[in-house]
Amino acid sequence: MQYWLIKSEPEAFSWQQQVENVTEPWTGVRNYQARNNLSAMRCGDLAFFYHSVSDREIVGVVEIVREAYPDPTAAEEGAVKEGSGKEGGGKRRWVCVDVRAHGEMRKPVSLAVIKADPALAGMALVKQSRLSVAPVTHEEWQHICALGQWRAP
DNA sequence: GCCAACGTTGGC
DNA sequence: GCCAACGTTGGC
Repeated sequence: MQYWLIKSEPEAFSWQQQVENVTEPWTGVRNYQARNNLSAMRCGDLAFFYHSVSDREIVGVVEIVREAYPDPTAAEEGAVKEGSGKEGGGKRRWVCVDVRAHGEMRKPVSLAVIKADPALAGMALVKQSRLSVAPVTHEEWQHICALGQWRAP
């Protein structure tokens, strides 16, 4: 059982949409480190849902319900690239997972609070601000759940 | 809107 | 294989 954090710009895909859609394929990750994190996710793992850019806060929790499979939104890009004759055999294998809305923070936990908290200042979210799929330690998870007054559904 | 940090690309 | 140029992300 592992904990994670996934980011989304609310203008592109928000927590509200996640809640309405219930289950959502988490596509569009085009960074190798983030891709590796996606691949390491297992069914039943939990992830914080973070709103980047405009909100900058953790708003909810999702559960991984399907492990890594080829990202359908990457297939087209790959085809175009191969068609152009540049790429040597589909080297770019991007993946996605399916996530299900699990519950909402009663109190969103902001980046400012996270950065100001010595117990959380070492988070990948802080140290690698551009990493869109990041691991979260057990301690960090518990701490943020407390700050967000998280109640398991 | 600006800028720093980071990742990718292409010339050499 | 190095490095400059460029593009993107995301905090402020």
